[in-house]
Amino acid sequence: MRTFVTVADTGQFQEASAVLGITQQAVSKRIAALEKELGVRLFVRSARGAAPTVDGRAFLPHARELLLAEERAAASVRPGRRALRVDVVGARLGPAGLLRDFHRARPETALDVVTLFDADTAVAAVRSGTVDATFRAVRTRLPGGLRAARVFDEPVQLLTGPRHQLAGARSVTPAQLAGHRIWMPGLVAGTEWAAYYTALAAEFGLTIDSVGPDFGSEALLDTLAGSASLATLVAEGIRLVWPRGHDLRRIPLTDPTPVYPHSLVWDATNAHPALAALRAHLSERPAARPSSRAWTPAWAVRGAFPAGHP
Amino acid sequence: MRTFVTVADTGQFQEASAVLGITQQAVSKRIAALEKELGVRLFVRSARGAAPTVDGRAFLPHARELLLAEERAAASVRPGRRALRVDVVGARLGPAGLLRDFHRARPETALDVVTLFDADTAVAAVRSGTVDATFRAVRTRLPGGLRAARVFDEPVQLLTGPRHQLAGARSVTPAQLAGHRIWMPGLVAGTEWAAYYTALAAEFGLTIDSVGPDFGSEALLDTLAGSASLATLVAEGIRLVWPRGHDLRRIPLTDPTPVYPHSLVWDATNAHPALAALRAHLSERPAARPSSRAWTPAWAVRGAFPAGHP
DNA sequence: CGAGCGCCACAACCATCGGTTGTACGACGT
DNA sequence: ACGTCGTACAACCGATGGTTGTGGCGCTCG
Repeated sequence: MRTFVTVADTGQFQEASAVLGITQQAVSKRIAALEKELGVRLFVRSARGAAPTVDGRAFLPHARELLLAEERAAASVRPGRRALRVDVVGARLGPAGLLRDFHRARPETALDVVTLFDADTAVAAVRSGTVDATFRAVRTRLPGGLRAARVFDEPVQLLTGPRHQLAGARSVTPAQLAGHRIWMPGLVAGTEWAAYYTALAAEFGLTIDSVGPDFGSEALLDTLAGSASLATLVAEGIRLVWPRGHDLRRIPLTDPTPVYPHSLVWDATNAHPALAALRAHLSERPAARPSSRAWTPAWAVRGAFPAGHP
Repeated sequence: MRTFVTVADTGQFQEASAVLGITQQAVSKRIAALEKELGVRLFVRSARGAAPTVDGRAFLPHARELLLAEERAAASVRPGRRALRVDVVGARLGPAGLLRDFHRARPETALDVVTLFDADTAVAAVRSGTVDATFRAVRTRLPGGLRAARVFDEPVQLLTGPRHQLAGARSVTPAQLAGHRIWMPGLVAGTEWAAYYTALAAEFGLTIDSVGPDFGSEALLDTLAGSASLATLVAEGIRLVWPRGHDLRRIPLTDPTPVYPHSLVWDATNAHPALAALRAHLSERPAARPSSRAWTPAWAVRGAFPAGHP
C-alpha cells in the first residue's frame, strides 16, 4: 500500500524506489503483485513514468486511509507517548457522551476509549499508567496520587412496557417501586454498578433481580414490552435501540431522583498533555452538583467534587 | 491484524488457529511478532486461553477498522461488482455536494469519487464502464447508449479583494466585467471548464487570463486580497479555505446569471444497482430548470433535462 | 495432592517470498 | 539513428513465515 501511494505521488517507479529506499525492480514487483491480487491494472506505464488508471484513482484514497489507520493503530499503543486512553463504564452512558463532546471539540487529539471490568480494575489501571483516566463511581478510598472529580450525575429512569402497572405514570418515586419486580440481567456482582443498584434497592426496599442469562438489551426490551409485571432501570442518557412498535415507556424517578455519580479519576503525576485538555474541557461544563432532590449511595459522597463544592 | 482480531474474538490461540486454518504455533509467532513490533504485550496468556491486556483492548478497535478499510479498498476495484464510481469535476463543487447528500441518505452504499481529466475522458470512461457515472457539462453529442440529465445549474460569482473597484457592489452584471481583468490560473485548455469560461468571455467581451503557474487556491486568494485590479470567477457552491483577515468578497453575477450546467451522464446498459439509486436520489430533488435570467453557453442546451422540460 | 489435560512457547526445519543484481525492451528527444 | 530514461523479466539468495515436534505451566478432577 505504501509503495502504491508513493508511486502515485511521485508519478514514477524509479523515484518511488528512491523514496522507499529499495530498488526500482522491487517497486515493480510490488505493484505487479498488488495488481495481480486485486485483479486490475493500477498504473499505465509509459516511458515518462506511471500514471494511475481509473481503478488506481479510485483505489488511492482507500490506500491512504489504510496507511492512516495503521498509523492510528500504532499510535494507540505506542509506549511513552500513546493516545489518551480513557475507560468508561458503558459506551452509551453519560461519560461516553462527554468524551464524544471532547473529541468533537478537539478532533486532532487521538483518543482511545476502553471498558474495563469494574471500578477497582480501572483505578488500578490508572494507577499503573495503562489508562490515563476513568469515568467511574468510586466507592473505595483512592490510592495516593490519584485525584477524582465528580463530573456527571446521571439520573436513573424506569423502563416499562405498555401493560405495566406504572406505564401511565408521568413520574414515579423510588418508594413506589417497592414490591414491583425490577429485572436487570447482566448486572455483575462485585462491580460498582451492582453495588449502586444494591444500595438503591436497600434504601427504598426494592426487589432487584439479575438472575437469568443476559441475552443483551434487545432481548430485554422484547421481554419488557410483553410483560405486565417486569420493569428495569436505565440511565437517562442511554441510547437504546428502540424497537418499533414495542411502545416502551421511560418514566423519570423523582422525590428523590436516584442519580449515578460518575467521577473522573486520574493520576496527578500523569503528564499526558491531552489529559490536561480533557480535564479543562470537563471543568468548562456547568459543574454537576448534587441536588437536594437527588439520591446517591452514601459511599458516593466520597467522590470529590470540583473546587467550590462543600 | 486479522490474527489479532481472531484471537481477541475467540479468546484463545488454539481456536483462532482453527478459524484461520493455520497451526497454533503460527498464531503464537504472529502475535509475538506483532507485540514485538508494537513494543507492548497485547494478551495475557493463561492456561485457559488468552485475554487482551489494556493495550490490547485499546488496539482492538483500530485493528478492526484496519480490516474494514482493507475490505473497502478491495471492494473499490473488485472486478464485476465494485463500489459505485462517480467522476466529479471538482471535490468542492455542487455535484460533490449532491454525492455527499446521496451518501448521507444511503450510507450503506459503497461509493467512490474520482476526478478525471476532462469531460471527454469522463464520457469515454463511462462508455467503457470504468466509471459508472460522471457529473460534467457535456459539449459534444453523446455516444450511443449514454444518457444525460442536467441535474444542477451552479451560479458563477465574482471573487475580489477589498481594494477592487467592484468590491463594494452588491451584484454585478457580466457586461460590467468587460475591461476588468479576470484571472483564473489552473484553467487547462481543452477541458470543458476552459470551454465554458471561453464562451462566457466571448459572449460578454471579458478578458479571462489563465497564464502563469497555478500555485493553488491559497496563493490565488493571497494575490486577490492584495490586488486592486485582479478578480476571479468561482462557482457559488465552492468552499474555499477562507483566509483570515483577507476580507475577500463574493459578488453574485446577475442579468443574466452565468450558471455552470452540470449533467449526470451514465450508460443506459449499466446495471449497477447503486446507479439506479443515485439517479432516483437525484430525481427526487426539485429539478434544476434553466431560468430565463440565467446564461449558459449555446452548447449546454444539448444536455438533456429530466422529462418534462421543453 | 498428584496425575492428567489443555493451552501456549520454544526449537529445528524448510518452502516461499521478497529483496538484490544484471539485462532487455520500448518510447521519447536530439 | 542513437543515447537516454523508465519499466519488465530472469536468476539468484537471504529472510520470512509457515510446518512438525516437544516442553512447561497452571487448572481441574479423581
